[in-house]
Amino acid sequence: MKVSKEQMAENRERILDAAAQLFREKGFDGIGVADLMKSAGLTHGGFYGHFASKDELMAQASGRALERLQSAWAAIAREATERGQDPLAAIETAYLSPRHRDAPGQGCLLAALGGDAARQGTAVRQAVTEGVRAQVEGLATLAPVRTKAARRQRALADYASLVGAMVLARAVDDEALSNEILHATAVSLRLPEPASR
Amino acid sequence: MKVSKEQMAENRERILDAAAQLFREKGFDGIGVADLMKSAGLTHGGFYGHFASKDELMAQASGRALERLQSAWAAIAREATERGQDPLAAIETAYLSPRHRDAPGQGCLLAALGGDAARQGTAVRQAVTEGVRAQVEGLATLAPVRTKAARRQRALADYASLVGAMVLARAVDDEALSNEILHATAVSLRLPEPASR
DNA sequence: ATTATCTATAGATCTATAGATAATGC
DNA sequence: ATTATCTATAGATCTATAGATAATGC
Repeated sequence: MKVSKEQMAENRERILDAAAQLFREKGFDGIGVADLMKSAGLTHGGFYGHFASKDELMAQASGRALERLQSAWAAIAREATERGQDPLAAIETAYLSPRHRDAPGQGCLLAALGGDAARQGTAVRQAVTEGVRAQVEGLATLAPVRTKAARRQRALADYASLVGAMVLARAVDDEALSNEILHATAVSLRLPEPASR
Repeated sequence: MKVSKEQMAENRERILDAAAQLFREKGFDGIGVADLMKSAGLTHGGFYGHFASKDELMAQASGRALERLQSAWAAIAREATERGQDPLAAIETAYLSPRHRDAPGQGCLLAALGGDAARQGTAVRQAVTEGVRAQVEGLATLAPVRTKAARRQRALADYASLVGAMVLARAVDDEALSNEILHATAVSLRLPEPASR
C-alpha cells in the first residue's frame, strides 16, 4: 500500500485542504481525524504519518486557510484596479456578500473559527496571529488615506467590522436580519454598491 | 437526597449560570455535562432532571448570557447619562476594554460563541437571534442620529465592529497587536477616551 | 408517597498507536 | 530494504439512562 513520494506529498496537500474546509464548516471539534481522512480519500491510521497530532493539523490548516484568502483578496484587488475601481471597496463588498456568508468552508478563517482559535494552544494561535498580521498589512496598502498610521488604523477597524458582521450574519437564524447586518456594515464602510452579489 | 422545591429552583439557576460562564470560556464542546455539574456543586446524573439534553442547556444558557449582558449595558448607559456623558460611547468603550477581552466568561456571547452558534441547531440559533435583535434595538435607541432608519443602521454596524474587534483581539497571540485592534476600532467609532480601563 | 439527586454503567465516539501489508526506490 | 498506508484496537471521554437512596410535602 505504499505510494510514491509525489503521491504522498499530494495526499498531504489533500488532507490539508480538506481540513481547512471542514474545520471552517464544522469547527475544530466538529470533525474527527477519521472522517477527515475519509474526506481526503484515505484511512484513519494513515494520518499520523503526515502530522504528529490533530493539533498540528489544526495549526497548519488554519495557516492554509489564511493564505488562500489572502490570495483571493489579492486577485479581487487586482481585478478592481484594472477596472479603475477601488480595490479595498471591492474586497469589502465581496466579503460582505451572502455568497461568502453561505460558504464558510471557503471563507474567512477568523469569521468561522476566530472564537475557537482564542481557546486553542500556541500552535494555532501563532498561525492565526501571523495570518491576521499579513491580512491587516495587505488591507493597509489599499486604504485610501494619506498617512501610514491612518492606513493601518483603517485596515484594523475595517477588518474588525467585516469579521463581526460575518459572525453575526451567520449566527442569526433570520435571513432578513442577516442581510440587514451585512448591508448596514456595507453602508458604514461607505461601499458604493449593495453588498449583495 | 431530595431537596426542597426552592432549593431545586436555585440549583437549576446555578447550573444555568455555570453553563453560561463555562460555555463562553471553553466553547460548547469544551465542557462536558459532568464537569459542568461539578462546577455547580452537583453530580452528573442529576442534570437530566433539570434539562432534557445538553442542547437545551446550550440554548437556555445562551439566552441567559445575552440577558445578563443586556442588563449590564443598560446599567452602563444609565450611569453615563447621569454623568451627562454619551451612553452609547460608554457601552462601546467598556466593550472594547482589555478587561472585557480578558474575561470572556462574563462577556459578550457573540464574541465568545458566535462562530459556534452558527453551527448549532434551531434552539441555540433562535435564542441567539432573539438576543441579537434585543441588543440591536437597545443600541439603536441610544444612537445620536436623527432618523429611526439611521439609528438602526448605526446600531447594526457598531455591533458588528464591536464583535469583530473582540473576536480578533482574543484570537491573536500578541498583546500589542490585540490592543492595537481594540484601539483602532475605538478610534473608528469616534470614542472620546482610549479604550483601556 | 413522591421525587430530586446520587452511583454506576451502557453505548457511542474520538485520538493515538501497534503491527501487517504491499508498493517504491536504492 | 524501506516505508506509506491499512486494519484493528487500546484508552479516554462524553451523553444519556437505569435503579437506588433519602429527604420533602401531602
